[in-house]
Amino acid sequence: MAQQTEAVRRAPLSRDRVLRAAVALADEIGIEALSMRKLAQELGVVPMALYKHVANKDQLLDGMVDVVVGEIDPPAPGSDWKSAVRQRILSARRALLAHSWAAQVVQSRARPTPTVLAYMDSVIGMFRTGGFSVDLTHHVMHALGSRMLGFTQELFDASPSLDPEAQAVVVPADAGKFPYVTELAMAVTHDEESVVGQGCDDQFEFEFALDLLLDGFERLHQQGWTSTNPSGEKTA
Amino acid sequence: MAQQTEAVRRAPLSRDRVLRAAVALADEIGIEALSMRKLAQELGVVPMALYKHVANKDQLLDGMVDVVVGEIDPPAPGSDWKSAVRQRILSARRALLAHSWAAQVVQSRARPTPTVLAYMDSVIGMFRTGGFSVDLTHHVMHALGSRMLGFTQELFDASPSLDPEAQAVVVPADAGKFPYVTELAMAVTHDEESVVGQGCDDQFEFEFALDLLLDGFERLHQQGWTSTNPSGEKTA
DNA sequence: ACCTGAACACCGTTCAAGT
DNA sequence: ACCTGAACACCGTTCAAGT
Repeated sequence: MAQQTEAVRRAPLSRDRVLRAAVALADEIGIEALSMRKLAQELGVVPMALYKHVANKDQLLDGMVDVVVGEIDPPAPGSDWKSAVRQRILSARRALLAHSWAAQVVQSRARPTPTVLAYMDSVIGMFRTGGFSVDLTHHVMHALGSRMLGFTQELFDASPSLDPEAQAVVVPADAGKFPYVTELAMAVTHDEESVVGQGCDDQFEFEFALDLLLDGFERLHQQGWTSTNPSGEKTA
Repeated sequence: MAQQTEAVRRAPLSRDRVLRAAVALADEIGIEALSMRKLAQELGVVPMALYKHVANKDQLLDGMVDVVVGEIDPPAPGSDWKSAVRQRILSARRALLAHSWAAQVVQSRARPTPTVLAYMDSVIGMFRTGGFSVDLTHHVMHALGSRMLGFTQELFDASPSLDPEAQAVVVPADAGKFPYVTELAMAVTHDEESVVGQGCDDQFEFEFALDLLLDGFERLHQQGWTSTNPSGEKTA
């Protein structure tokens, strides 16, 4: 009887409720601290109860990615391919950035879920509708890589660095060993002229690279690039 | 006495020997299976013996990255910035690809080790020596991201797929749900004309994107791009 | 048939006891 | 002072026993 009351007090478990709780918990305690056991505790159930809704932890992580990808805005209709792709990718970026663990988890997945596949399909469709050949679209998708979902692996986190400890990474006692790194780090930190007040503006960096790529794609498209005839010269 | 004989039989432990054994073991059994305990067993020592040479597992992984980065060829002297950077990055790619776990581990590191910093310093130096401003070099480095070390996060592994199971990912029963993904996958698999015999040629894709970026960098450099004056127009 | 407590086979790392 | 066995505090998941 007591158990039944408990069960009624809490909404019954469902895959959706498990996934949303996992997302919220990861937002709160970080992805490396998220465990099946802690998630179960958070939901007030025994660990094994989760396994009726997700087959294992990998499937839980897949589901969490789906929740985040579901937060990406739908495509804006009636714009040219370039701004449509740009808008969609920046929306994906907003969704991914809202969950600090999301990029890392996306990268760890072996295979795309149907939800991720649907997103990719819509991006591919924008290029095809914009007149890109299947060939060029293929290579363009590879060149975008994870940038398609709004993030790229920076080699390390040189950025927000309100944390003074981060500065120490680039400027240790032996700064002289890395003159170019030091020069660059100094400029980024002190140059008031530049876009970067102090530290880097990640959003600026992202858009800089994205636009560089989109401009490159446009150029290749206009000159009739194909993988067997990269220069686009007429052969007939 | 017996223990001493054992100790003499095996070369004495050193940080270097620990790291090389870890690299070899990860090559063999995969990074997710690599544990301190297994590494110790492989070296014929008790797990705690490792902790005199590496502070913890994170530091072990840092050291393993250093071993791989140490396998990158030194820069070729006397070439223009573009081919120097291109050659160096493709060499980094060869080193990283020789260890299937390397890209993933590099991505997982919070901060660059001095070895990685030295590599980055040399790449930054190539742009600066080639006449790039500190400002442009900064953004260019961000645009390269992990590509600087020869890898990018593909959104998933659509490629080698000698494994027929991989095909099933893109062409499940409900292929019709993802028309553009399906079209692209079909073209990649069947088109004998294209560079891709069957599946993708990762090396081609990497160089495609790298050259697209390098061409873009060159264009921005030539037109005098700055972050406050992207068009490069003369203002004085 | 459903649910779940205990157990299994691992982890990385601490710590105190041994030499 | 050095080395190391045992222990701690976790994991994800299996499985058999309970209802």
